[in-house]
Amino acid sequence: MSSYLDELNEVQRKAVVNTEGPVLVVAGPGSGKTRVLTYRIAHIIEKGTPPWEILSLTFTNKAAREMKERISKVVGDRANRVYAGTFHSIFARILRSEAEKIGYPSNFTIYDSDDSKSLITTIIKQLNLDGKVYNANAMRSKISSCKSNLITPKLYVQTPEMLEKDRVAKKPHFHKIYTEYVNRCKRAGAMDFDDLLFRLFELLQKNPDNVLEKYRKRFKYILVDEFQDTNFLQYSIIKKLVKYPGSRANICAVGDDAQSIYGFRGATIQNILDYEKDFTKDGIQVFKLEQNYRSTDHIVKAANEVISVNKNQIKKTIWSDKGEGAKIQIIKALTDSEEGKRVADAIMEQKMRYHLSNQDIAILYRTNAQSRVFEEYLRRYNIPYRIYGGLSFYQRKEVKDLISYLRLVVNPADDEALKRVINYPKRGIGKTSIDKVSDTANALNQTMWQAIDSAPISAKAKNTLFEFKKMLIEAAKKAKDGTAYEVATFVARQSGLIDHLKNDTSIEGLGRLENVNSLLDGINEFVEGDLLIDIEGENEDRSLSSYLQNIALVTDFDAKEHGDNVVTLMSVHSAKGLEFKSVFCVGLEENLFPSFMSLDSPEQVAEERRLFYVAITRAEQNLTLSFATSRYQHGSVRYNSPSRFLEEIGSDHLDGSVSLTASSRQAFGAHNNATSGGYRGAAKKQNTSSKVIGNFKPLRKKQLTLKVDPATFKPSPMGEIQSGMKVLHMKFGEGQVVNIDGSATNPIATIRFAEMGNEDKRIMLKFAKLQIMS
DNA sequence: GTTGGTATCTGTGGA
DNA sequence: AGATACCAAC
Repeated sequence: MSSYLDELNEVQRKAVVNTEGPVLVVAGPGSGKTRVLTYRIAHIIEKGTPPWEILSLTFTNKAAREMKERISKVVGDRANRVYAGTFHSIFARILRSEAEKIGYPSNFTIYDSDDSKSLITTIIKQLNLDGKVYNANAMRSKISSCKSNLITPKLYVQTPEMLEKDRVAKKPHFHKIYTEYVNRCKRAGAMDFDDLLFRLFELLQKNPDNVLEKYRKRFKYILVDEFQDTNFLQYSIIKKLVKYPGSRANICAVGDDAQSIYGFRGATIQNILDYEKDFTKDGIQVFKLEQNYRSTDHIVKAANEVISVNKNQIKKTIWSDKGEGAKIQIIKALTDSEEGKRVADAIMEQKMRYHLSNQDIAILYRTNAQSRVFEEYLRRYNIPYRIYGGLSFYQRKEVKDLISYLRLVVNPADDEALKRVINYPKRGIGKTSIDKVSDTANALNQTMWQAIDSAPISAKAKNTLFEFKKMLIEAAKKAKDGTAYEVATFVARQSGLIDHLKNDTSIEGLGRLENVNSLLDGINEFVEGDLLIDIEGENEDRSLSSYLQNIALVTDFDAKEHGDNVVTLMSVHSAKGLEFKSVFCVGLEENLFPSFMSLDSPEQVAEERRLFYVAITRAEQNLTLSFATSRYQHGSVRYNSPSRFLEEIGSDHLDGSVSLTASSRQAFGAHNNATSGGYRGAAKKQNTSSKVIGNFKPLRKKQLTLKVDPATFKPSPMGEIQSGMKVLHMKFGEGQVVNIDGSATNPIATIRFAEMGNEDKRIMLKFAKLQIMS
């Protein structure tokens, strides 16, 4: 057999060579999952299946691209003909050729979440509902969840239980919003991200022209990566394609229930459980990849301890033979800013001590907003870095503005695009006129573009809007014969967008102009056809419409240039699937990680825990966890206690020497006196040495001096602490253990400290350093 | 009717 | 901090 099979361990090899019939691969972190997937595809090709009969679904373009690269190393160029891509991009492509069968134009618009939210806000207003009761974001995620569970507006209205639930929740009009939202999307020829899945399901369900048969025949082998992140709708589509009488059910799902982190998007690990059941009769084979080739032992064991707190898991034992490795470091800081500094310090130190390059290091956080402080100190230390996530290129205002013009050229029914540019650059069309156009559109069930003609607006406004339409119609004509690039430059100039940006000579203004020019360059590249976002390898369609559908599904992250030696800063979510020699997981505080949004539901906390599990399993050799006792959130100082997740790691995996705070407190005292003015203002003049770090007076009350000299203090192992013993604590001094309870992995001692006025304190033994005296 | 300023509210993650 | 809401002035 071919040599690539020799690169696999026994289970991996089984998962690769058993290509027929349904397979579930449960793959722990660092267990060679991508290798199995790619070799499996290569193996299927080697055995004689044409690559285009293989459908491989992933969640990110990056994963798809990486997979193709790795397949091509085994089977060469044939790899490019594999139908591999993200759920959204592949489904969008299918829909593009089949849209008319379900009453959509093939050049349908893809609404991003901003478009969806803006449309929902509009609907809430027009239905005269209270925006506080009917929060647009909450409504959006509720709609998303309905679609992900195949609940149409019609079905919703016909289900008394759901309506009753809404009545109880004091949101009885939700169904109206949902119904209207779906109608308006349809009217605008637009699909939101969920529609790309939902409408495909609808297509397969309604099965016009036997389209279902066509795709069942076409995809002889289906592989799904990150199966734990699929939702009910995605699984329903997969089943439609795979499960039918006479099917060979050649499906391979790869996933890890412990790494399911997209519940907020409707993902459910129930799919894995259902999958096992649904394909039992087809002879499903389950393979568990349990050896972790990525991380050293302390990291793997700590991760196992953390995830074991969650119930209901697929049983597996992740292990590593990479050696014990370094213990996990903990950094405690008093403020978010100090956290930034100390992480940067630690990066400097690690680079020296372990000879790490910048690219070996990542800082992972729960929310993108946390990146700022790290950025600040890395810059100060001259450590090059790159931030991923946050605002992507295509989400920048000036870029979206031009894209909106282009969307209108392709699809004049696109109301969200129209609203965005109807008065930008300013052409004297105010709120009143826009409202009138919008009202007219609703009254006549037309698009706003159509309603401009009959709306009761002033002659002046009407003239302006006719000019506006005329310009876009001309652009649309150009689109018929010319290239996308020609249309885009025409629109950029004729709309006045370029002139408007040129008038702004500020630094930011220049940047905006530059961004618009890069967008134009990007369109040109798309037309010329070399650099292609294209995953499926058969994209010959270089129309403007095709371009717009492509970029709607692309993120900056996908555009990452390789090989730059920089420190990576990203959210934990986007770090999934990646690995770094040294990982800093920061902001480990209650309300932040776990997120405050998760705290009222144990299920959501469990998801946060899985997210933490993902974070720590990114590390190969060094893992550092940090938290701050106070931080600026939403404009004011917040005090958060350390994350519960820290307590879930056994102290034997933690490096004790850094977990105490004496040095940081003292170092910090110097800044303490300079509390005046706001943090934000101070942050701007970041080069001044006397940086003002907010107001944290309440902390001072708790400030304690050390009772013990750190040099002579020798903490005893956690297991030796027994009830009744006299112990010494660094800050609280001498005390007597009254009682020990809690769990085996997290014992909690009640200790009475004489020097603290005989106060009983509950001490987590895995964290506290206690020296036994007698 | 439109524009520009200030006050108020809101808040994760991402295809 | 950012977006949106509201109000005063052209």
